[in-house]
Amino acid sequence: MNRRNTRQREIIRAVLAQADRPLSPAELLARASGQLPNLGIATIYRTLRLLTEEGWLAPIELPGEATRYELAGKGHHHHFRCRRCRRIFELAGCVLRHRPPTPPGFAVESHEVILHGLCAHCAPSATC
Amino acid sequence: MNRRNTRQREIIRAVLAQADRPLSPAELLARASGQLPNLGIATIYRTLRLLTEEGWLAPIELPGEATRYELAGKGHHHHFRCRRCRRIFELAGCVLRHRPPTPPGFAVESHEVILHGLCAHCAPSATC
DNA sequence: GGGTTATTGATAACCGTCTATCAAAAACAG
DNA sequence: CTGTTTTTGATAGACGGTTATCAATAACCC
Repeated sequence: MNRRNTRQREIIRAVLAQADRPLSPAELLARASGQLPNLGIATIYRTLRLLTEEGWLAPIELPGEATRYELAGKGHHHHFRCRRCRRIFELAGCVLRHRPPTPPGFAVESHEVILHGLCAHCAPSATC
Repeated sequence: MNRRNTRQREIIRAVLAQADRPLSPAELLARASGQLPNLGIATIYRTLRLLTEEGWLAPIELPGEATRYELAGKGHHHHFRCRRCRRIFELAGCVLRHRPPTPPGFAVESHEVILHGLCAHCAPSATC
């Protein structure tokens, strides 16, 4: 069960490494297809799972949407979702004021913050 | 197209009004079935949609889980999800420090905070 | 180069959530 | 009470994301 370095995996890793924002499997396929036309969506999912298990990728789970993936080890931060183009953007840092108050007996292990709104492309001021 | 007051709707409203935490359609069905044994899941979904459109209910969308519903008009607050029993709990107030910094051009309209961990029932200290 | 074996691509199948369908039941108005 | 119209329950189906299947392909090692 030795791991092999295939062209597919190299390209997928490269696309993710250069991505400007967390990508969904479909977005990743679209970008990688440019360099390897008949790359299959199954390979995308398989490779994403592999890279996540290796600890190289971090999944971002979202309500009602495909999981996005970004490079792991970026430090604690949160995300912005555009309600128009549905793209996810990375934000700098954490905005939590303090350890949030929970009822007695509750053990908080992590938290997740998602901002909603319009991104720079989709905001009314921008040229759409 | 006059709206009718049915036993089903009365019971569903009553269960939601008395709920200790946001409920999924399945949880709601389980509770309401006690008072009306062959209530159907379709009626649950239909009534949830109705009550949400009326503004009486607020949906809570979650990654990879069924939407939960709670009474609307409770004021700004957030939620806790237990990673063991998957139940959702309501938290008091908001823990955001300040308007979060976003890249120029981004328009934030709302935000969402979800804490993860173990609830009082599932935490190791509690009698499970 | 050649054999072995991991990997791929295409696609069917899966899964959980939710919606459509439709005959039967029930609420309402008069 | 009775006719009309909404609502219900059961279930099939839609839907989007993801995984399984399997023959064909391609890494890797000697």
